[in-house]
Amino acid sequence: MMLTAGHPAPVATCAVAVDVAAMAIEDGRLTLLLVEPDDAGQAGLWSLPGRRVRDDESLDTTALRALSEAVGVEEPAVLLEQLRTYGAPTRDPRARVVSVAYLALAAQPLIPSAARRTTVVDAAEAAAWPAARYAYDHAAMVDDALERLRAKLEYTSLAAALLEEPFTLGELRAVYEAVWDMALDPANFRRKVVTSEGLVRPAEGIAPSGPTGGRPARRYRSGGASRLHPAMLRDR
Amino acid sequence: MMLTAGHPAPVATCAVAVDVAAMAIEDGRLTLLLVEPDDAGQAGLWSLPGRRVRDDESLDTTALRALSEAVGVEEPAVLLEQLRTYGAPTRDPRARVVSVAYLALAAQPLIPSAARRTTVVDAAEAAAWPAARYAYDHAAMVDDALERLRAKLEYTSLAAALLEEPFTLGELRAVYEAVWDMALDPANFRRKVVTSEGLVRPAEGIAPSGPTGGRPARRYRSGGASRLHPAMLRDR
DNA sequence: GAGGTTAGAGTCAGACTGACCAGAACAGGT
DNA sequence: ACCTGTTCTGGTCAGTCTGACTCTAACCTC
Repeated sequence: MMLTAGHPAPVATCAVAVDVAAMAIEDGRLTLLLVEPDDAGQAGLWSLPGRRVRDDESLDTTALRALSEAVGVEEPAVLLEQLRTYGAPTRDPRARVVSVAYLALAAQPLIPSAARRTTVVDAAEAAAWPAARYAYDHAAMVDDALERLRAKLEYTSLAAALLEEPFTLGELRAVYEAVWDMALDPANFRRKVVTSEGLVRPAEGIAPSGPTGGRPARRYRSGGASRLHPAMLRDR
Repeated sequence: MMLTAGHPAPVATCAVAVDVAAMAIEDGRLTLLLVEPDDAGQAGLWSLPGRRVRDDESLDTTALRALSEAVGVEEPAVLLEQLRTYGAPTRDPRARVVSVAYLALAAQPLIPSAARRTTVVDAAEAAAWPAARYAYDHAAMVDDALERLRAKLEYTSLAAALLEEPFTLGELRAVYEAVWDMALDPANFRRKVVTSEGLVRPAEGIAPSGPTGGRPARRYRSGGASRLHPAMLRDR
């Protein structure tokens, strides 16, 4: 497969793969989906679900396929975002593989497929694991995914992708608290979200109180805005 | 080159390339480097300098090579940042090519190599060109590069990568004004930059006045901080 | 009904921002 | 030497935004 005639230097034709860091909220915690690698040489390690790109497939399609194979038949509502591409020559000991990492945010908890050895773990804990527990360079991917998600909550409406509509502001705040691993003032959070132009719009009905009681909350849906201006900065 | 045995579906082995959107400041304008595509089928169009990834080469190395071949021998101080990977199946009519786009920021003006047909254009104008003037999907890459740069100036110290050290705050402000294409208040910009922890630190000496006169400015160098907190938000 | 919990509204001081003013220190021309 | 125009640098001031806090409403369980 020679693309341009007369290339003087040897040019690699290497495999292209997509790996997906799929995250969701479950019991107030941010969770991450991990699978056993296909490669027998990486036995005992964990990796992100990944697949090689097919001939007629876009990268997004590959990401969706890798994800749906790992979480089974029911395809949840997910938001895909490309993270970064990893291409160190020796990142896969078998051959040269360039891998495009994706972040996938699911509105429902992730249910592992029974077919493969799959697990759902706490995302912050997984990001703190030593890199040696991961196959290939997937430790860096997990780190990047969590960092990207944490950063994007500051200035985008991405948090709503981790909830089913309609949602309450308490649920939305719980997303922020799970991702940032910090408590937020309910009143200040509400003020920020409600006054931010087009971020959320009121929906019909009232949500029932949770198991711990409390006043019932109004329901909201995502507004059209994708950016949060000014940003909701977490202090560092 | 079969990586995993027993894969049921046909898996592509496609070419991987790197394309670089190289930008610099010249005469108070943000400029972009464009080249004539290698592919004769794209004659008359413009593209970003790009190269296919070699066997033993990291993506960053490929980006640096693509850039240095386009700007000639002298390798300027550049900052490379990966933008996004483009992998639509038909983005290259000849064959399946997955391309990793990079943003490169040079501290000196870009000097085109004499070897290839190369040009340096205003970055904002280039981003406004119709997509048909570009080869492949490079119009989207240019758009992404400019948008990423504009966004990153808000919350990082990236602007300093477009200047040689030491620099004056007037020069730094000129970078912001060129990238954002808007005037900034000199006094407020100074206050923001100087009070932002670790962003810049005073350097020795005083810069001479410019051709239009004016009080000489102090020199500064980049501080250690890479993030600007709180962000310097441009109003939209 | 008492006590606990969450939602939602409001207050207030401090931080930050944009607009603006004024002096300092240069260049160029008369 | 002097005036004009420019840029740098420091300052003020009002408006906005934020964090901490209080208070009431409306639910839960016991």
